[in-house]
Amino acid sequence: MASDRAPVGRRSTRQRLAVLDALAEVDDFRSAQELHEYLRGKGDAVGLTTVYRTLAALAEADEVDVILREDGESIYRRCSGSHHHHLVCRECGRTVEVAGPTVETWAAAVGREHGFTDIRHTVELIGLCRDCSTPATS
Amino acid sequence: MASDRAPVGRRSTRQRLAVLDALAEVDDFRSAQELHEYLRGKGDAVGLTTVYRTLAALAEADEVDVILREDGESIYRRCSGSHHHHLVCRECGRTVEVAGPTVETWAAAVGREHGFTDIRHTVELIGLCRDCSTPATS
DNA sequence: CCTGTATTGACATTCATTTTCAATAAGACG
DNA sequence: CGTCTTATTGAAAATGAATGTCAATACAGG
Repeated sequence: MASDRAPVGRRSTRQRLAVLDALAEVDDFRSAQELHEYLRGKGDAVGLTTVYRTLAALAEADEVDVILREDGESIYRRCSGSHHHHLVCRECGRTVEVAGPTVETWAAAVGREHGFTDIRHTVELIGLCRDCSTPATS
Repeated sequence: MASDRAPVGRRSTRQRLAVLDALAEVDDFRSAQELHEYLRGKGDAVGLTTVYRTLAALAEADEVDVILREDGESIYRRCSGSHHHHLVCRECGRTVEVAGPTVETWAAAVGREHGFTDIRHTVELIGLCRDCSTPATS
């Protein structure tokens, strides 16, 4: 069976589906701990270990994005497969996926300029979205 | 007294100087644990707690850069004051400071485009430096 | 030299993440 | 459908960075 097309690992288990579901429902960055909590709340309990493993597998398969919060905790989010970055509102957490060759090109150029190869990069944009940047709200 | 202007903390202690020294010597990103180890090796032992505290103070005072390694550990480095990013070799850790308006401009543009304001950004470039990218080494 | 106070550091604690390993269940095959 | 192989699960323990605690210590002004 060389034609694996299974979403995560090989077998389809209740736990894996539950994590996938959760990711689909909360269209937002969440930590493993938070997802675990969420699933428990839904009654769809999954072991914490399994949540970690599933998320790691999904990240490996590029089916979720992982970014590091400032406190060092990893947060995950379902995302489109192609390469992109995130523009996150620091108030409400709203996230916009941003794609564009600008940074990629720049990164490659800077790398070349310094004799570096195989450049990878992390870029995160944090700001205030339109709604959250409106002045005072009674 | 609201006119505090001391570099780090107030007092100048052997420990603080040792940490400063270490940062000057290893012109490279190091974790608190690594610096602690390094100082111990030099015979200039400083408590781990103190290393953390000193680094936190330095970071607060913008005298060192802090970035999150992929494993979530914070690494510190003495740096120039102005805004810049880092190009780090994933093999040897060699670091080059990169400055340039390209990303700044792009970030601002993307933000505006989506109605975001007050955009801040984090950018890190990781690759292989010239020395480390040489083919096979028996 | 003395004293007040910032500072230190050994140790305990917190908390995310990983490892361990025995029990379980998915799915192939007969 | 039953059986068997093996991936998978998960509770508990382990790991490791970072922070809190608090008594002992050293800096610096008087």
